[in-house]
Amino acid sequence: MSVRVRYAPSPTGSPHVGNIRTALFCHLFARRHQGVMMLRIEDTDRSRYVPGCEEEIEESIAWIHIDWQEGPDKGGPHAPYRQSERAEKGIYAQWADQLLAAGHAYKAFDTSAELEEMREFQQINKQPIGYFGGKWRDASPDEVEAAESAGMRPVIRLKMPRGKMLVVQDAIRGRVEFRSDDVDDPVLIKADGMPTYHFAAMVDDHLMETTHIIRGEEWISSAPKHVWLFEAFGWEPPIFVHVPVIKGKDGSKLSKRHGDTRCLDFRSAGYLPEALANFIALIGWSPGGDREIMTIREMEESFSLEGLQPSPGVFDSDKLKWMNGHYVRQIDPSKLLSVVREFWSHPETQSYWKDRTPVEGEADPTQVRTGLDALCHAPEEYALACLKLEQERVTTLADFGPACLFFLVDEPEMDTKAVDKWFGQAHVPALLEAFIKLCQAAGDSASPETCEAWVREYAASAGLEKLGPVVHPLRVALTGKTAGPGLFELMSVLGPGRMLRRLRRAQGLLITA
RNA sequence: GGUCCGGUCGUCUAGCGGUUAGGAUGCCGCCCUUUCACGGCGGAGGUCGCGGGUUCGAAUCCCGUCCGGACUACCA
Repeated sequence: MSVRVRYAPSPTGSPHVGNIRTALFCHLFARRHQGVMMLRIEDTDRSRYVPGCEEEIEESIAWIHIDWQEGPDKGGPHAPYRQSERAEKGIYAQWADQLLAAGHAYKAFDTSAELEEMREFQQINKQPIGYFGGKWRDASPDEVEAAESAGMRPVIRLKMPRGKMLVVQDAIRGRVEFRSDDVDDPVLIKADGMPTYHFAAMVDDHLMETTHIIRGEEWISSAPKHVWLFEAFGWEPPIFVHVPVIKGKDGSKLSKRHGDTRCLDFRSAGYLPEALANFIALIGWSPGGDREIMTIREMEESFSLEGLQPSPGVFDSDKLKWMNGHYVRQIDPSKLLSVVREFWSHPETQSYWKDRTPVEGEADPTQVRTGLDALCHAPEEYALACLKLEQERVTTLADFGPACLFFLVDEPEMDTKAVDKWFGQAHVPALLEAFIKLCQAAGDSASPETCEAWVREYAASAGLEKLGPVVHPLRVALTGKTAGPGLFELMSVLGPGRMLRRLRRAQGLLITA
């Protein structure tokens, strides 16, 4: 039997990296076994529906190169793939009726106040909390009829068996057992006629011939309800794969408090989908051995359920940064400009960096904006030259802004410490003067080799043994900073004209004793 | 309170009865070098949560214990 898996998110908010990782695992598993991945929208809760969310889900998973063969946007043999539409077709009601007829489900007319009271009582008396033996479980047909004719809207609950062992076959943890007496009767159909997750997901998984339910670990405790549903229907249950949760640095479940968690925010922040996918897959999964850097194709080839970890993992953003830097360096230099332009021209990227408050140790939003704006408006050749020189020095696409900024503004911000260190030294005025002359004498351009020759010859003529006393002040004069690309390359990219203006400006900053 | 899951360097992990417990990241140092970064090399960092067993031998198997987490809605 060929593998069929589904990614079944509910459109109640932006998908975060945890959700996306589950989708990734589905994708990898499906691909590994030449199976099918379905996208199913679990929109049975009307009150929590967030418009636009479904599109964001699709955009998010498509962004990291996950594809699916069946879904609301693609159709498929089991359409529709939106549960609200399936509910309209009466799919769930039909199966609920069957359960009702078979005595596996019953109508319950409790009011929410009554249920609340019940839980309160259980809480106080330290009893297990849940709907275990509510009065409707074994109500007589007469009682039900009376309630119905009184106009009360019932829910349909699943009648869990008593005195039975319910076993969940989990691909990661093996056999997980639950005593059925510990499991309460879940609502299958709500009073508004919509199915709950418990019911809709399982009915659909059967109807859609799902072979493996890959979902978050938080579902493991309701798995016995799902298993029983299959048994009550007489259906063959799929294999469950409960993937561990992702935690933040403090050990609690990953949330906004830990910084960006929304999938598409990583795109806006300048992360590459290849890096995010690679990184995220490694939380909770390993191909075995020492392999870490893998393309999505390579992961597809080596993915297996056995490599899945049962324990939760912490989202280490430092390691993500390292990995992203690796993938940035991997970009074919000829494509660098188009990658950066596509990144920066995205409306979401723009709004992400707009009015963003600076964070210590991270790229300064103002510099990101001005740098990237300038980069995208600069002549292509010049912009590309700047990017190439910074490629191995950045960790995110956004970093190109601050990194390239000095190339693009007429008067780069000067590092005062660097100015203090170098511009008071006795040999510097003559040095600046000499390079001004060289630039004046040069034509429109100067190759890195030419620039190197200038520097070496000047050092020699000034009787300097090392290049440092020439290189460092020049770098500060030209870039305002002490760190950056190789001086000769950077000089060449700036060109004689720009160098000339900067050297003259530097003359005005000389510290005269 | 109940049920279930989990526990190897700070972090992600390899490991499946015999290893000096390996790799990666982060940190430190050295090399490269005109700076930073990249890259290369090296170092610190783990009594494999703890306690008992089983075994000639346990991170690996069993039991207990502690700690952490998830669930406990007419939400998913």
